[in-house]
Amino acid sequence: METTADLQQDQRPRGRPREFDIDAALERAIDVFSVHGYHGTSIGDLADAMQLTPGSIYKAFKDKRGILLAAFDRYRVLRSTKLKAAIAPFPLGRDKIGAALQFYAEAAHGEFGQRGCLVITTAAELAASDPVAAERVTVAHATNEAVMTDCILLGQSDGSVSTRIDAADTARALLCLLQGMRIVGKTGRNRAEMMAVADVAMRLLG
Amino acid sequence: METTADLQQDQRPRGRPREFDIDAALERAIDVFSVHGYHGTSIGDLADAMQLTPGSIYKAFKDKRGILLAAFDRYRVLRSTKLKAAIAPFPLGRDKIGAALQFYAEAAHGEFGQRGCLVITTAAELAASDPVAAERVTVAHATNEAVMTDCILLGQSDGSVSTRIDAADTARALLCLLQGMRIVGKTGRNRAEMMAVADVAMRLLG
DNA sequence: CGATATAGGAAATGATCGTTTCCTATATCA
DNA sequence: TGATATAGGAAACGATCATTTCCTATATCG
Repeated sequence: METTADLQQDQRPRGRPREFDIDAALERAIDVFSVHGYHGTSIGDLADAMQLTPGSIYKAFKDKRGILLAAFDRYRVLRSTKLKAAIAPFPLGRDKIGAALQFYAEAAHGEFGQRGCLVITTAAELAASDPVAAERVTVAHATNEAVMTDCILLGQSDGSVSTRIDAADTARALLCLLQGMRIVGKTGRNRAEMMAVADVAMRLLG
Repeated sequence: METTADLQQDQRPRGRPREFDIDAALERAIDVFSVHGYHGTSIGDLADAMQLTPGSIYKAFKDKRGILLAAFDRYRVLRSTKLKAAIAPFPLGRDKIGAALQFYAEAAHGEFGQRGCLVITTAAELAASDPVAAERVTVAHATNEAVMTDCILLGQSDGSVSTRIDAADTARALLCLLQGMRIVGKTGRNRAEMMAVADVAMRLLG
């Protein structure tokens, strides 16, 4: 007779199983990379934060760059999921954009704002010299821009956004504004100031 | 009788005079720091770019951080001067803001855009861990924000900008958008796309 | 001129870096 | 059970880092 444990073992890989949760470890890596940047973070720093030895890290990742890229991908999944959840409750395109702006305003102040955004850190430190990292940043920006474009087009079809504005150009401007909020939010802005920016930005919708 | 050379020697410091132009050297340092970031740039990299030996660098600057801070200050002088020159020819507040947006659009694409902005690099890499660097970034942002505020207030008094908008909030939103353009411009946008962003951003003026 | 002060630069220094080695532990497969 | 495969982790590795030392060169001051 098969037990539940037997069934779960079906797809188990060959050797000794990994003892730590790789996503949890990556989320610790995100914190360190966000605060100190890529070159400013040592393997020792990562080992401390991920609660692993350097040896174990090198079993799970090819090299330091591999950790950054994996942390980047994990960061993107987490943030995209939360952004989508933030705009989902609103049926109107205009309200979805308002929710996205407020979502970024919440991330761009205080302690979380000071920690910063891993996409921006990667863009600033690596995009000019690492084509793979640059491509990751490009895709991240394109994805966010597409979310904005979809909201604008939805708004134009549901009547909440002016049809006189260009969806692509406006989405690109919103992307710039959102990224800029994260940069400015690195150095001491308060919630009200960032919420006011989100409010003002709604004028981009025409 | 005194010669011109004698008169120029009046304020000469005591020892052997420095053989290189410190501002020219800092402008080379700006290039390297902008591309590779602070931690990604070694003293050797700086020595190569500045055409100096590490020993000479340490005669002129306290440490690597001192070079970054001096390069940052030089960068700010250069960019502020050019920004002011770009908006000066236009008498109307609205047109000054348009010129500032186009000035950033020019800096946020192609080769120069990929090199990036030293203020953003400093904010991303150092602001969370170095209070002095963070203060420099804060001042840089506050200065740019003040330029925008002045243009908006001028526009409201000369009739080119709506008096229904809040000058402080709108200036902060413009600052975010300008900074965001530099971030997005790190990864392959073209001139037309960034100019379209500048154009769309004018809608923030009401 | 001689004393003093600073710059130029080659070489050395100690620390820290990313990465590998090597051995043990724990799993699957036949 | 024994062969195989992968994880955990301490220790070691060579490379590179930021910085200093030390000596020479070039200036001013008295």
